[in-house]
Amino acid sequence: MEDLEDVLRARGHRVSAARRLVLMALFAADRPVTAEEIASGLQGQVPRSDLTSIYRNLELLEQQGLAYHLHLGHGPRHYRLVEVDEPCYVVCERCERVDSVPSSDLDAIRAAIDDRVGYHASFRHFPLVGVCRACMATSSGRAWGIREGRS
Amino acid sequence: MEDLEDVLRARGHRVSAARRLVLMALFAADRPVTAEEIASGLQGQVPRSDLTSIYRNLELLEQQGLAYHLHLGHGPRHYRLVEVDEPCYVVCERCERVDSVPSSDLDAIRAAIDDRVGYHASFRHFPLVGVCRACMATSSGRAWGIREGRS
DNA sequence: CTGGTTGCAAAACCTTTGCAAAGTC
DNA sequence: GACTTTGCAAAGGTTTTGCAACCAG
Repeated sequence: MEDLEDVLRARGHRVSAARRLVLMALFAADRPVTAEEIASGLQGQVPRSDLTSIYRNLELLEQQGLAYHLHLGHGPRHYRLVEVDEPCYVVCERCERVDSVPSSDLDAIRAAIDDRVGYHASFRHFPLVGVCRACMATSSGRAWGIREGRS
Repeated sequence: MEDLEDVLRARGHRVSAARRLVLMALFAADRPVTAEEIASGLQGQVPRSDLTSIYRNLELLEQQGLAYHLHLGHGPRHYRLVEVDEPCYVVCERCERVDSVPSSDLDAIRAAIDDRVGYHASFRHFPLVGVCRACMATSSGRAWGIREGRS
């Protein structure tokens, strides 16, 4: 956290209270969080704050490669700090469950995609979507979910 | 096209001019299109029409399993008719290029995901995102793109 | 002090909803 | 004729922009 503040300062950005708060929130969260969740204080984990500033600071953190956002279905973006071993998120399109797997678990899959499709795939911006084991066993037919708000 | 109209009628829906127009547009398009593109007539391929009706009709077609939408990055949804051999879309995160591959090309990949992650993956709602061969060769470092409008 | 940042208000963008008028079966 | 569907207007939810006041370095 101090480290990230130093990175920002070293690159000519200032570390204001609002900016520090966004960093705190991202550190405190154990999962990707929305700007709105940060603004409302992550259930008391950090002070409430202004949504606009949060968006602006998240944008800065993304530009600086310190954070990124992804889309877990429709609804607002979810943000996370960038880390060395980034997990890959997996969403069940039936029950909406969100799992995460170590990115390295997907190396073989990325290699296969490289091979078959000619793209070096990343599952960072859009997660892997599918039907989880539980839903596979339970539900019968029917397809598409991805409810929740806007996209 | 007539077939789809019959399906709708058989299920108790009416086939109005506006509804037919959405079907025409989806047939005319050789790629996933946005509601806005349909509304503005797909460059003269179909008559211009009202955006609200288009959204309502696209929703109906999705409910009826005749069409679906997907997200090619940020910006508005893209809609397509459902077909037997649905292609899978692949987006380059560097140059924004959109390719499509036969869904069957991904069978091995889906099997690997089933195996490693325990999900039966689908690349329908969110396309596969990665770096294409051309960009792999050209650009050096740098990550994330997915520009264009809202999500 | 200087200029990056904030917070509020307002706009922008995509999608949905309300409702009277029009159209389908 | 009964009941869907339309088209317009307006609202909704998320993200961005304008701008004066504020604050970090």
